[in-house]
Amino acid sequence: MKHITIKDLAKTLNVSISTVSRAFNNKYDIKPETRDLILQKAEELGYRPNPIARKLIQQRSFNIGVVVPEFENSFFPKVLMGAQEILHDKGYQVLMMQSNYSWEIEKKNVETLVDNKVDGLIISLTSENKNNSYYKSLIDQNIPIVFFNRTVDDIPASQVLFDDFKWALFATEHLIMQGYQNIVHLKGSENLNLTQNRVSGFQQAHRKHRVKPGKIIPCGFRTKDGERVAQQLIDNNEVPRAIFAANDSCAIGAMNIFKQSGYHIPNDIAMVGFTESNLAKHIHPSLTSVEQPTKDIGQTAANLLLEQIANKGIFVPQTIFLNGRLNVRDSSINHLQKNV
Amino acid sequence: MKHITIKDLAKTLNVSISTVSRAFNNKYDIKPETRDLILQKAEELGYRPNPIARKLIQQRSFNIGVVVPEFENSFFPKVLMGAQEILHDKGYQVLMMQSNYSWEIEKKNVETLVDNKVDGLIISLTSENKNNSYYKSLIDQNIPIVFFNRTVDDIPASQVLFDDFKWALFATEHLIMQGYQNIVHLKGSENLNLTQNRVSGFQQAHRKHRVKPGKIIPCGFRTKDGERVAQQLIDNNEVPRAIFAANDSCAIGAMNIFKQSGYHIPNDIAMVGFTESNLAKHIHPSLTSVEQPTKDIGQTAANLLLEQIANKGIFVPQTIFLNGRLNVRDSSINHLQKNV
DNA sequence: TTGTAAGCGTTATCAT
DNA sequence: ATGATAACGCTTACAA
Repeated sequence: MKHITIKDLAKTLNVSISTVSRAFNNKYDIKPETRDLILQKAEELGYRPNPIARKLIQQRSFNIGVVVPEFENSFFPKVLMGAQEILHDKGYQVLMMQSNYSWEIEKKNVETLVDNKVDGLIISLTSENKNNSYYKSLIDQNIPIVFFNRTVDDIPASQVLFDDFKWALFATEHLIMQGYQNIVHLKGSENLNLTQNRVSGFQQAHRKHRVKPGKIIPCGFRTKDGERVAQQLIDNNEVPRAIFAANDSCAIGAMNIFKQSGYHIPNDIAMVGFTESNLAKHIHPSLTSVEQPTKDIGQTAANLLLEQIANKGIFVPQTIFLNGRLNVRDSSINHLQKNV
Repeated sequence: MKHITIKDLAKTLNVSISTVSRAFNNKYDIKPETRDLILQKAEELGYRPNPIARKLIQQRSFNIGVVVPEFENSFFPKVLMGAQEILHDKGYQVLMMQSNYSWEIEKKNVETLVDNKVDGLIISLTSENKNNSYYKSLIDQNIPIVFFNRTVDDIPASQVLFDDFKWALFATEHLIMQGYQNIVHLKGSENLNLTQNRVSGFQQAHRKHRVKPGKIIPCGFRTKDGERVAQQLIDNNEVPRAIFAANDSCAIGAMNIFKQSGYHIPNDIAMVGFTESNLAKHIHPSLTSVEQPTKDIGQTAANLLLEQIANKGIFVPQTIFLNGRLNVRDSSINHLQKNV
């Protein structure tokens, strides 16, 4: 006998399959003794209810699907740890997929998860704007979804966000207060709200302190993007005295090139990153960066999702902003103590 | 109508459900025109075959399950990228779960995946030895499994391995050749083959070169493990001239403490890590480390698994060892050029 | 408290 | 080339 089913177990015990079913779903009336007997025998024979059959009839799975762009930077893994903690507690399993920054893969992943009848989805998009309608249709189908960090506009879904505008403003302000002027911003990937928000924060900081900002240079989120742009700046003889980068990877890439070319950080160029990477505190010089509450993001998203699952049908989309922290380190300290 | 099914589609088109089914599984006889008609109407109505029902009857899913201890260090994510690349190519979706270094969670994860009828599993264990019998039973049930890096002994499963013994030997040898003696080894987590293999490589290097090894100190794989042990060494006044650590995190933790306490790396203490982390080349001083062929590991595991799935039944377990590289960096260069 | 039987959405066997 | 129909393993009215 390859796989023992509810029928086999029922036959062995001379009870009906409904009785066995009841034993495994203790919400129904069943005599405690028979239930214990059944569960015991089940254990003995190694019977486990087939969740596929269960899903087919119940249309739910106690699985939660998570889709993120990648796992390589520690940001997403840390968020997932937070989410998993909450979800495991409530008896959910977490199925994770990475979209590898491809919208096509992202869509396939989500479809797989939906087809598998996950009870809900936690998603951080690869890019925004072009996929609104797809996610809207999912929401119309009443599939609980929570987005975090990289989200879609104009969509009635719960979101866990980080105030990129505010923290970009703080980060930039920090440089301004150190006496830097003509600060250059290395801008993140296009089509992401968070990119625009960080740019806006950068600009607002300058308006607030009435200083003139330096260039805003399209860069990207990867180390090699930072390297490329730094090399450009050197080649064009436009090396600034201070840089606010869209994220740590990009900042570190730029730092590497500058250091190789004989520039001293922070004395020649001050640097500030974003989204506190593992490297920030270990690199030399250590990198000032904005730290996001990764674990909290995951936990909040999970709780929002659970709430939504519980209130199936009636549900008010919430947007929650979480707080961060600016970790000031060596890379942005103006030792000269004067305006530069 | 909430969900459109094969029945609805059949009714709309005035054909039988078997015909519709055939249209979606083109291995059966069906007139091309009717198939096109059906597929077109399906597209129009947004019909997609329910994979749950499909799984229930076919007992397969075109999903592959992957279980790893964590995603926080870049090692596992990189392996997964390799695996995913191959599997996507062949039309498989990849469901990933992290066991968080807990054997209980690992088991739950694997059960979830198996219950969901994944066609195969790729696994890196949290710890070994105590779970052989569980995995043996899975293999007895003819579920294709490939283990990588962290595996079980005495089990008829395919494995993709890294020769920890050999590379630990090379790494240690490198220190010995630099003139270091009394090299201390910070040992990884207990119960893992790879921990013992790295220890053995460390010892063999010393035997080979007829030098006396220093202490082998139980440490662990996390940064804080390295910090703790380094502090101990300082407190006990036992700071060695060279350290070979079980992995980079541990090495970096130790380095941090040593640096804080005024020791210079490598002049006072030379350090070598293992499993090339993202930080290795960026930290100061840059850390000598053994690099594993992460992507290749993932690809090889995926291919092994696909082969196994194809040859359902007849299957010879293979163990494949992949090659690595020693990245020599500043942390292990003996600038003094004499024995120490 | 327990049993009977319909049904979840497919595939696959057997007719036609 | 197509249609009927019995599975797949379970849950859940409804009946007993």
